Amino acid sequence: MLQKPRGTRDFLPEEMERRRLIETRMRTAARRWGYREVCTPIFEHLELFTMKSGEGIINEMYAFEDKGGRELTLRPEITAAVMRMYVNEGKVLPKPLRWCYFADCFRYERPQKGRYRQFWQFGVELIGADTASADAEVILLADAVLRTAGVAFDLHVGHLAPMKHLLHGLPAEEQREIMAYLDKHDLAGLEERLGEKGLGDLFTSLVGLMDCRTPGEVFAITGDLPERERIEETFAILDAQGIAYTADFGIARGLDYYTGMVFEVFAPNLGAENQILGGGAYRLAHLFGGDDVASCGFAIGFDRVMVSLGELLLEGEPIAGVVCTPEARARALEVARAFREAGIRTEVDLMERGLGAQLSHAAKTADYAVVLGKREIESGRVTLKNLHSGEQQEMTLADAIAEVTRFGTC
RNA sequence: GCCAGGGUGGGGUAGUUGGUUAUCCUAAGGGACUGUGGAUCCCUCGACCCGGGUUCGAAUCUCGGCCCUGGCCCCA
Repeated sequence: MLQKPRGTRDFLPEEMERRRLIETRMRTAARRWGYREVCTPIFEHLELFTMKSGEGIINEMYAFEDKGGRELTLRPEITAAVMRMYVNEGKVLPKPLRWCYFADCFRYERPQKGRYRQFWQFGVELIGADTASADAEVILLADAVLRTAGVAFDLHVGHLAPMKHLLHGLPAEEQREIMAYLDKHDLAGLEERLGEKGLGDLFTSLVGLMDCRTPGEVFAITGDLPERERIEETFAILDAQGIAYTADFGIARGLDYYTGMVFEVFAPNLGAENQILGGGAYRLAHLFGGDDVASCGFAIGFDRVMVSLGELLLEGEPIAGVVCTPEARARALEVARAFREAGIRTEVDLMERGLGAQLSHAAKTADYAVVLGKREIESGRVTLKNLHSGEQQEMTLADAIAEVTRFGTC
């Protein structure tokens, strides 16, 4: 038997409906904030991603050469593609741009819980607004999107400026090394490493920074910084809106294009891969030949959200199964058409089974049965049977449609 | 790339001196029954992840691979 490729999944209709439900909630939330959906190619030039993240990531991409000898790759993320798109065709649009996307990405990595080789991201990019309000909007939107999805989460918000200030003056290589320790929360390793270098004071400052829970505490350690006003304003907006978050100035991003505000979200009920969202302010467009526009965005690991949500109760619209005797088949199709035009999910028998067997099947797959036979043809009416209660009644077609649509349409 | 545990009908289980696999539930298809059958009864279909080795004989022993689950690494 053929297996599906490693790290990929099949989704049966029930699972698909769950995913679509959550996806739609996320899209709707973003749309209400003015974020409009964009779509980029599923494969891009390899260079797009190596320019953004370095050559090292080629090993983790589905990279290939096409028949024309082009170096391509399945997209491992969306932000770079959106920024390329911005440079190609978004530069002249009125700022700020509010874009969102829901798309599958591909990474050649070892699968584990919440990590697949084909996975879906929902994200937004706010392009061209370089203010505390912009930083705050993206965080508030992330909070709204996750809340509408119904997932339990912890939001951590930080800013890179205080840490960069403490590391200022060290060689870039050393800064990266220290940030790697912080990113892993390996304080013991960091203390040892900095102790060797005679930087014990720096270690004390960094640990103090990680413990800060308000901007005020941060600036007591770092002193005044140019970014102080922006940081304080961003946090003030979050506080005024009353969202639940933890200030976390220990969030470290080694990549150069992150410029300021950063935030991460964790789901407490996942395993080793428990980060469900990452976001922040960045500057990328200049890498792809555009202006040095300020941007801010986030990406949600959609599959991890679905894992975190666990079993979801789906409440779909009712389904009608039309069952009929042989002489009523034509009438059955007429009735089915009327039901469908009214927005009711309607299925007719294709197996040419007896009435009883049709009803038996309908009981497993539908909520209502519309029974049609000689009697109904003569009366011009239909028999509507509620397959949950077993109650049934002969009525006009219009009344039957009205009865079923009370419980929803599609 | 590394470590650990796994892989037996669609789903769940059992299966060692190596000897035709088995069982339960359920699903599916067919039949009886032909206006309630959402029932009952009968029948059918259906699996040892793949490949090499040892052996008269491998689900079982052995080697390799694939895949799954969790962890490490990485995480744009």
